Amino acid sequence: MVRAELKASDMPNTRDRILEAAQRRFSAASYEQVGLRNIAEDVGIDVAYVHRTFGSKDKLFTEVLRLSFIEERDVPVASPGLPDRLIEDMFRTLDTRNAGIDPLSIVVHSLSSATAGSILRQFIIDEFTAPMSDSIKGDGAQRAALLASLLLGIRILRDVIGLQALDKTHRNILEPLARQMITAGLGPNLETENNYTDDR
Amino acid sequence: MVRAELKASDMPNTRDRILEAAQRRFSAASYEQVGLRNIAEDVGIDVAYVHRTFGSKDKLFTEVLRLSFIEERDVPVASPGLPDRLIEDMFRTLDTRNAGIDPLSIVVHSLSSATAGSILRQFIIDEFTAPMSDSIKGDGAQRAALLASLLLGIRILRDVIGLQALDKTHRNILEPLARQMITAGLGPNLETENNYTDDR
DNA sequence: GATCCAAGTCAACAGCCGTTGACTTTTATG
DNA sequence: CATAAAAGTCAACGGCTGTTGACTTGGATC
Repeated sequence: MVRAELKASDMPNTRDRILEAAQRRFSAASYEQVGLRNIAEDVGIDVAYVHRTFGSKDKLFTEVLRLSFIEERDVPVASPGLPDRLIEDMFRTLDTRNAGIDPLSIVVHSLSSATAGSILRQFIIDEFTAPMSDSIKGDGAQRAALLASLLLGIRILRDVIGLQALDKTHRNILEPLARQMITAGLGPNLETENNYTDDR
Repeated sequence: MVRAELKASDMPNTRDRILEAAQRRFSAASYEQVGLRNIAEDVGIDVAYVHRTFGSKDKLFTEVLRLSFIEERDVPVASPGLPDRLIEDMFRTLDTRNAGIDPLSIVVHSLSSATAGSILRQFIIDEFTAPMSDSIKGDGAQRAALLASLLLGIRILRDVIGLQALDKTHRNILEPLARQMITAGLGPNLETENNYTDDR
């Protein structure tokens, strides 16, 4: 037998199970709050093996973040449909199974971590800001950054702080309001293809 | 002598010096990252005294947060001048001496902390969301929450993540864009007194 | 069956943390 | 001066953390 068929069908790779447990943990708490022992207990193995499989906690975190972004590969690009897509993303993670397990949840929970901070900065730039700002001419970097600010702030106040005014029961009120703000931030050059930049 | 005049002019209360050092530390790093020993070293005293003066790390953090908010008592209320005031606040803390030492810096650095989280939620509601939402009729809570999201997100991406697109060199580009988004979020009922709500 | 490598375990290390009891020093008061 | 309270120090506790060396297990290969 080339591969252990039974073992593989029973449950995935131990390495993958560690990654999945880590993803769940890092989506719910900060880098400092999540201990390697927590993850080990979730998988049902020893701490030492969690550590040695990835070399260090940093490496594990980076790998979790990388994989999470790949799973939801969904880079935002300026287009007429962008506001609706961003708004849909706002609530999407609450509906699916695996609720609250997504790259942005990891980001918002470990923002203030020193170790995770530098890792996160690169991911935010690569996966969100850069692609969007490239697709907007002129002050695209600033428009993209402000949009990212709004979406990040919403997620933090809702998922980390738990601000009730932002929960899904107010979805019908929030969506048009958020759409207005996003549209205002993107500017007029999205409505039609060839538009002039009026300000400045 | 009713009070120790010389000592008081030499330097403030040790308790106040602890508070000031703690304020500086908590403005620059997260609740978990700041150790009582760091604060003690800044003041030049023993760890034990820092702890005993406030009873616990929680109490110290809460007191620092409370005082910081009192110092900058500046509750936002919906009014025609609100957008400009919020935007001015966006960059104000970068200019003054004591740069980066303000309540919002403390908030953004300790957002993901478990212990600080519950304390922070109450402060955000009391000091920002509630007063603003009360002054907007109808869906005020949602508008205020979205505005808070934008401002919080900006501060996080700029001060914690260090996103270059948001630094003060782009101030002249950012201000009009942010003003557009804020105005869109506040809605038309700020421009003049009696206005109709055109969409929805 | 012997061998070998990977998978996984066990116990311990050093370092940091908030916290506490016992102590000394300073300051104010009678 | 005596006294007592306040200000501050010292060393240590227990608990948690990531990390590491030495060990055992299990399955595949020759």
